[in-house]
Amino acid sequence: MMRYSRLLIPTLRDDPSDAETVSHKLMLRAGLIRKVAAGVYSLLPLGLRVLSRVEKIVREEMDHAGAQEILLPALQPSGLWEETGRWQKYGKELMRLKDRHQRDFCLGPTHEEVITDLLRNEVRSYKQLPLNLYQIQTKFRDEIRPRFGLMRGREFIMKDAYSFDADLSEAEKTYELMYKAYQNIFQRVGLDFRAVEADSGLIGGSSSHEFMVLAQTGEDAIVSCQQCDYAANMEQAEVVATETGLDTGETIPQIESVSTPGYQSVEDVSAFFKVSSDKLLKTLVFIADEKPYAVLVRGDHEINEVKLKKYLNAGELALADKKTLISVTNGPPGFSGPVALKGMEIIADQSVIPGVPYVVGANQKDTHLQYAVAGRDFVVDHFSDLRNVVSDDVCPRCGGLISIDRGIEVGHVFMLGTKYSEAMNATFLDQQGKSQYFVMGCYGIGVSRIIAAAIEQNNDEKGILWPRQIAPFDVEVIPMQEKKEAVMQAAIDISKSLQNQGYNVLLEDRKERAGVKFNDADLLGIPIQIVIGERDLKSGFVEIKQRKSGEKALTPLAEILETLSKIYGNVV
RNA sequence: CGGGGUGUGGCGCAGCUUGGUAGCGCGCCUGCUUUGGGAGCAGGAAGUCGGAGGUUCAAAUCCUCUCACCCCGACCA
Repeated sequence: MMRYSRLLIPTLRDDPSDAETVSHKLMLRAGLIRKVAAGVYSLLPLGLRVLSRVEKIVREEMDHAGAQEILLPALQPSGLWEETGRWQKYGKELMRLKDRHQRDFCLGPTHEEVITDLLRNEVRSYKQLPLNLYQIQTKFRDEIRPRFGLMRGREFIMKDAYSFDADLSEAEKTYELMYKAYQNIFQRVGLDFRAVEADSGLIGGSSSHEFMVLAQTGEDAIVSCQQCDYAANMEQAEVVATETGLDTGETIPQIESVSTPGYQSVEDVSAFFKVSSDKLLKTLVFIADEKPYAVLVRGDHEINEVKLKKYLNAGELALADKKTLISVTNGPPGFSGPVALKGMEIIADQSVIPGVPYVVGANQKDTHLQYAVAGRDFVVDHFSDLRNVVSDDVCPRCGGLISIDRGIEVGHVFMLGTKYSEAMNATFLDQQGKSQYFVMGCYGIGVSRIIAAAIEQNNDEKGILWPRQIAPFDVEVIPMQEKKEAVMQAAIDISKSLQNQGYNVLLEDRKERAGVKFNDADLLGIPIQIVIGERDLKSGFVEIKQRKSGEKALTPLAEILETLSKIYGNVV
């Protein structure tokens, strides 16, 4: 039993001015966290209690799945990172520092190097495999833009696991095991989530999944089918080609140059020509490994850079800057077009249909071309799926309709294969005595992010509505007149007996007025409030209130435990 | 990194245009009254006005530089 009066729970009446999202505001207001610097927070007692409960669930499920806990260092020498080339590749996001001897170190954003180094030194034989090691630890990433409190911090707590198997089929089994463990974890935490296919990298197939918590404020778009269980993230989601040339029999007029002074954006141009935006083509110039490419998409579509990068098999890909664009197209930005465009390949998204007339830029200031037809007026070297899915697209699995939601990534399971074991020469001897690379997988959970995601999904005007499995306390006992001995004594007795039954109890013993206690209790969001007032106590009753539903029940003292165990099951 | 914005007692904000030496609400402390949904009255503590420099008799206010934080974008295990 914890006494409220002794705990540091600095609640705030007003919304802090620098918080934007609900979860961020409520975490500050309910006294869970305080900011130290951008993307860096202190966890206060209530915040830490929630974190611990999330961690406990994670540990139980990881252990159950056969993983074992370790703790790797946050401080890592540059040497290991140089072996995998990531000392260079990781860029500015890596928090780097030097020790007193001017040796390079970093604060770990992830731990593939350290764990692979450990295993390469300690594991020699297939008999020692499989191994799945995990830790719950602070990670450091110098995010370009930290935001939304614990949602995207520069320092945060992550559970990361690394599996080592003797071959691919064993590794796939481990992957499946982790996938299931993750489902259990997020279910137990009480989150509404979906597992989606993610960018699968080297191995292909179903070797990477993200676990997304559905929330309006999510930073990622997730694509799912309204009919079947297909779900993928935006980068990954395939577009099925359905567009066909409209064969109306009408003859298409000759291409024509039109003066469009100042009309640059898709909206402006489509308004000018009085056509819908799907009759426009955007021409974007990308530089892929220093080579320019012109990429065409319809005005109502967006380029998917991940797809483009894959298609071009490019190491580096970026939109051409203004200068480059001008020198390559001989025209000003905003008026690029494919007609008579020389010196680069022209690639189009598959929804661009040959034989259909489009409005395109003329590579000339304030000029567009009307009735430009692929195959007649300009050449397209290749067609491919290069755009983002939109909400009326068709499911690649079942043909149903696609819908798009927003989500918060709370977990990611990933088949690594031998990428790191090869780079770091981490091998074991198989049954034939032959040297083999470990087949690895890695599995992350944003433990501190889960707290933010849970609040994002569970709140109302008055405050937080904790899922009961991760609530900082199970029950808050609120004596209305703490000065009256009978009331206070009853509150203490009830708290103790609940505590003895295994409930975590917060006793609201502050010398505050009823209204203050009620409002703070609603803010904190502990699932059950037991209100003890002089009036009802005299006749032997207390009030049990469920925070989420607001349901209140007058309960005889003797039946508190029973009532509690009865309702606790459906409080969530 | 580009664009926009904000820094004034613990929190939320006004004051800045038109310089005259800091104010409001909440919170905090003391006392009395009150006491089942953010009490009332009285008294009180608390601010180098983000920092540095400059202009001026005088700077929260004007000028220059700088730092921090927030939002949008680009970027991204």
